[in-house]
Amino acid sequence: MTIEREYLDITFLKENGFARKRCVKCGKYFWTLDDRDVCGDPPCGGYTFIGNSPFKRNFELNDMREFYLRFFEERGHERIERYPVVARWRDDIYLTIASIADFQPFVTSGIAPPPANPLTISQPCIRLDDLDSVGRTGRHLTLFEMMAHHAFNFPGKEVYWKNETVAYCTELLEKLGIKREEIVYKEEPWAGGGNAGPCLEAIVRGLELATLVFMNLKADESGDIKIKGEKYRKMENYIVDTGYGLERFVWMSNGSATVYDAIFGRVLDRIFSSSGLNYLKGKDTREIIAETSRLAGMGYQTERINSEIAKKFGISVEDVKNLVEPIAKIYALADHTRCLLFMLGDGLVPSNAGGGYLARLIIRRSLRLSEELQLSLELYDLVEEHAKILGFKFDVPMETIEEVLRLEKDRFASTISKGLRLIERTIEKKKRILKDDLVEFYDSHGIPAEVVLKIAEDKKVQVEFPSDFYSELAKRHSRAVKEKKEEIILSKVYPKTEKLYYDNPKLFEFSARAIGFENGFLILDRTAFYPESGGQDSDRGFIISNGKKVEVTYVTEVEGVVLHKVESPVALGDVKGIIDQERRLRHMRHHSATHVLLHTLQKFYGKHIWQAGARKETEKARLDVTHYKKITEEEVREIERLANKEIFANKDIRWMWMDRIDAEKKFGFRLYQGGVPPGKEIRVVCVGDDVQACGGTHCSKTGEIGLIKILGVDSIQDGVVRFEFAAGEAAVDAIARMESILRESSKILRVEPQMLPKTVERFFEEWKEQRKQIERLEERIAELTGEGLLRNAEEFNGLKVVTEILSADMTELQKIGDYLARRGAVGCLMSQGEGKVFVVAFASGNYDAREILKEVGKHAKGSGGGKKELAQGAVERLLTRDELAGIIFEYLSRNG
RNA sequence: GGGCUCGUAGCUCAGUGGUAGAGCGCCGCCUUUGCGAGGCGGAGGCCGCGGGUUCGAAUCCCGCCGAGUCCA
Repeated sequence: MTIEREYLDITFLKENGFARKRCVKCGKYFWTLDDRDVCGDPPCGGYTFIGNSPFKRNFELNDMREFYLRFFEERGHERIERYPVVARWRDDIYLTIASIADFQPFVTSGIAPPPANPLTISQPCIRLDDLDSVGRTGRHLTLFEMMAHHAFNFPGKEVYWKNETVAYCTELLEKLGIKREEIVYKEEPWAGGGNAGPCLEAIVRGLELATLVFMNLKADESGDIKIKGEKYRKMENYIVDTGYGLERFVWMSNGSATVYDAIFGRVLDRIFSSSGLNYLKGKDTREIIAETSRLAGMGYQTERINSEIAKKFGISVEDVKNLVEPIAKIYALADHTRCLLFMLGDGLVPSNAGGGYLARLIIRRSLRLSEELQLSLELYDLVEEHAKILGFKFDVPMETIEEVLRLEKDRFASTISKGLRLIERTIEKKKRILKDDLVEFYDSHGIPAEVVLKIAEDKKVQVEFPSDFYSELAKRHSRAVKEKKEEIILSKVYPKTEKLYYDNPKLFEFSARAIGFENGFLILDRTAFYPESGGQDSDRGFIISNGKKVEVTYVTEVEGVVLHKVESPVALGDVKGIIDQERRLRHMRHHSATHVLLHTLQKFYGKHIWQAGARKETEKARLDVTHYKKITEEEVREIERLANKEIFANKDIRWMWMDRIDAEKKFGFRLYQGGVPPGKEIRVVCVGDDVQACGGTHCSKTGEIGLIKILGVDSIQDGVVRFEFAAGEAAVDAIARMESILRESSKILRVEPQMLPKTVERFFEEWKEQRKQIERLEERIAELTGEGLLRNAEEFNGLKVVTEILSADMTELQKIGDYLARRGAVGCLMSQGEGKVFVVAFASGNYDAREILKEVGKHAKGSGGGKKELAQGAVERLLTRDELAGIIFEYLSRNG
């Protein structure tokens, strides 16, 4: 089957006189009312709307968005609030990249119903794929709003499909003033994220304004439809997935030179004036920029654009660059700061790994741009300006955003200054810079190659800049093969296990029927055993079958079926289960305590705090959260106090099953701190004022937690802080353990615990002092011993020769040897050590201590080495003084 | 999540297996009417932690901890 047929049954187009044509340039099909023979989609045509808008009137972002949403509301669509740009509900992407991403995977796959059907939304999306193009092309943005209407169709329950979608689009565009003859619907199959389908792009005056995707395919290796090399097959459900670019609509309505001029007005003004580039706002420059947009729209590369402009305006390519490049930077900065407003506002914390890295990436690019533009404003000033223009509400307060940006600026400054020192040292040492240095500067130290090149140029140092610099980088990032988690595969199909612990977490004994036994795992029809999940360790206990007691050591879950790892086989039939009550209670306290602590942190620090991981064990629990700076001792104490206050308040803990959409509407995405559970219904757990989607077992009152003791706080990566804590009995145990450590230590030092810090410090200082004293004394002993040895030394060719067997350790021997060598003596010292014999040889003049040592080693079985004046080593056999003297004199006379 | 780099004196860093160093800063003395500056001397180190190899490890190997950086 071919996807082309999919376009032929759109009766709306035929009935309204649209003709299907094949573009004479690109060969693709498109629908039009006009007599055109090219699709008009660049490069088959250029922008003709710049300075020539087809719209009835100008729009700004806010009124365009409102116009769109109202249009679809009036046509039976429910308006939905935007989702965050940080895609917390998904584990495959960090950022929301399209409006449909809001509804993946559960709505699109049919597991959960859509929040409304049909619906309309204006979803801010972030895409960093074309980062380098932002500012240069006149149209690329890192953040844009995808206005959309979606209809989710299920077998036998169709809302609407292709015809209505195209009709809506046509009507909307007409209402804005665009004539039907100007609209081109181009056929362009769409694929992404495991789904695909036919798609029409709505193109007006060369600009793609909307994409109408009819998602009805899913990836399948045995599928019969091929799109872009991948195989797909039809899905049962089919989804209208549209995307209308808000910024592009505003741009077209204004007919301005770039999309940036249309949407960033005041922000651009501020950047222009505070970077002293106001002179670039003139009318001539505007025309050049407009031409840049048109040429970039054709898909031309920067160099070609510059040379074409130089030709057209009769100026040099250099002049074009001097005009266009600073303006491109201004545009990019305006774009990036708006992106940052959403990233930080929606709670992304900058980091060196994970999603937070994307925020840092944009922050650093912005800082570099401001520096290049010599901007007198802070990034935050621009972010704030964007916030004023948009009037959006964000979770994270502006003061936090300001602080995050300030901290990131400081951090970047220190990275740069460290980098500069490193480059200077390398130049000093090597007098040139090699390919490997360049790669390492960037990859390991974050210094871009351009920076290195500039410094090298200033210092007139040779640099090896390979053409394959970036592939060299890529080579260093060859990926390690990921270890696959071992999955338990069941041979039979079992019904989902009824989970008794959901309703009653304090059910410790239950009866059930054993319905399967595989690989040492027992399967029951119902169970009160909690399988390892949500960071909570699994239960343990016993199964009693036919009067026989079998231990359960581990419990896990595979697709709704709970598996009990048992020590010996259990016969099918009626069984009784007994749960290790103490263990379960500890897990419950730790689990409820985790919710309390998280809520406390969010209240204390703000909404940028998100759970980044958690684990509840028997002895302790840990909670990882996103946060942008170090947590102080005082803060830890205050947080501990506040968390315990929640416990003392003895608040209710409740759980209920809720419709997913209702829960999201009521509580928002903060529900999904621990990840997104599948299904239409989700279990919502309220611990005091905290609300989360959670499948864990909990206490019934916060008072049952008893006590929270924070055991330690450390950063597991930049932007993520780990709290280790214990609750209830485990907390008492932990405190007792610490106390006994203190008691033991104070017993050893014979002081009261409160005196420990002072005493330990004193001891440490004294220890250091005495060590130095010993060193000085050893020095003195070495001198005295050396003097004595010199007095008794034999003479050989005017040289003092010392050979002696001493009783001393290695350091002492070395010190004596060193003294003797400095006094111009030659010889060797030996001393019996533990299990081996130390030897130190020393020499002066033409003699070599290493050779003396070698001679001794030959006779006494050993080895060693050192410098010409002093060598040391060990041998197996202690020689007598005469033997040693013999060896030395033999050596001296041979080499004298 | 993965790759890479780095942990040595208060700070910035040398030190590729043989007695731990430099510059800046600090302290004292000298020089100077004073300041700036200079001269001489000094204090200051679990060389991140733990194992291993070796006669011998700051140095080589393994693990951990910490900092930084790039990519997804």
